[in-house]
Amino acid sequence: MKGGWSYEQKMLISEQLIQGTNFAKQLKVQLNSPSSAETREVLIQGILNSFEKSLRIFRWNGPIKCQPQPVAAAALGTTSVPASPLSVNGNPRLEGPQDGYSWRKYGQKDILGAKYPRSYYRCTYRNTKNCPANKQVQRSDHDHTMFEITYRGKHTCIHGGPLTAAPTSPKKHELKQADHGNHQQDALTKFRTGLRVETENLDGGSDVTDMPYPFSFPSSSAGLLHFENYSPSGLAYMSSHGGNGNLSSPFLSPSTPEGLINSRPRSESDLTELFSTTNSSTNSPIPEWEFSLKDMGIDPNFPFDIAGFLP
DNA sequence: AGCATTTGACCCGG
DNA sequence: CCGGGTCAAATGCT
Repeated sequence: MKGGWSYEQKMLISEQLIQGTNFAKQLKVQLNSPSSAETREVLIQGILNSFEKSLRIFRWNGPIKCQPQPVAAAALGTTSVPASPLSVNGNPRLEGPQDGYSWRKYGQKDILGAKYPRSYYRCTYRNTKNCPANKQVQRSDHDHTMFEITYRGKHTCIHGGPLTAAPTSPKKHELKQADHGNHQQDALTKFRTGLRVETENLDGGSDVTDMPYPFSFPSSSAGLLHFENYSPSGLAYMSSHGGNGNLSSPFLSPSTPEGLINSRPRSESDLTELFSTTNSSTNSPIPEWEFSLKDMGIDPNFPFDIAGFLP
């Protein structure tokens, strides 16, 4: 991960952001005049577009170095991998979103009735640290720009790195039984970019607070997540992360609301997450633009409260 | 050389 | 037997 941003990229992004602010300013003015709702609409669209473009640049060309920060860093600990071979500009490897962990693919299968194959991943540190975390990634049939991800098992490779983690994960089979908790509400509302979360974790054999996902979903990405074996509180954790600012999501997925709506008939024991393809590479965390902004050297006084993003 | 991905074989539950 | 999940040899990448 080199320096990261080229001069042009910085220019592009700042240009977009500036444009976005201008639109916002105009909108502000417009709001005081009873005039055109249409104009306002246009302005809003302009703002959204600017942000989206910026984010796109962030994501595809960014330094994607990981965890520059806070929570994410703490939670991720060692796992973080520098990640991402993001070598591809504009041509991301559609592997699904990054969650900050390092995964190793161990299989792929065509699933009956599914349009796309399902990929199986396990924590890279499975052997070295006995980390039982697993995840399955499958592209959505309906919207191939989205990914459905199911997490199973909890990472023990991170915090403290108890090499031999606790007896954490009970056999994964147990995971299959869901005991309908309904924390949904919780989880749901908190997800910033309108991620749709369905949860019903089971057993929770886990101790909470471990949801290490920084979950910062960028604008256009929406997703469906499944968690098996994660406790609800975990979710709370993430929400708090993104939650407080509320402005945490100036970019409420303007373009792809599907993810939010999408509730699946799926099994009942997990949380599902659907992402758009905008992300790339297989293992690199998502803090996405949280740090990108910094790297960019963009004016931190930007109109929107960046602080919200950088805890 | 060392680690990651690919991919067909294998295992197991329904 | 079928389908989903995992294994492991082959292959690729660095």
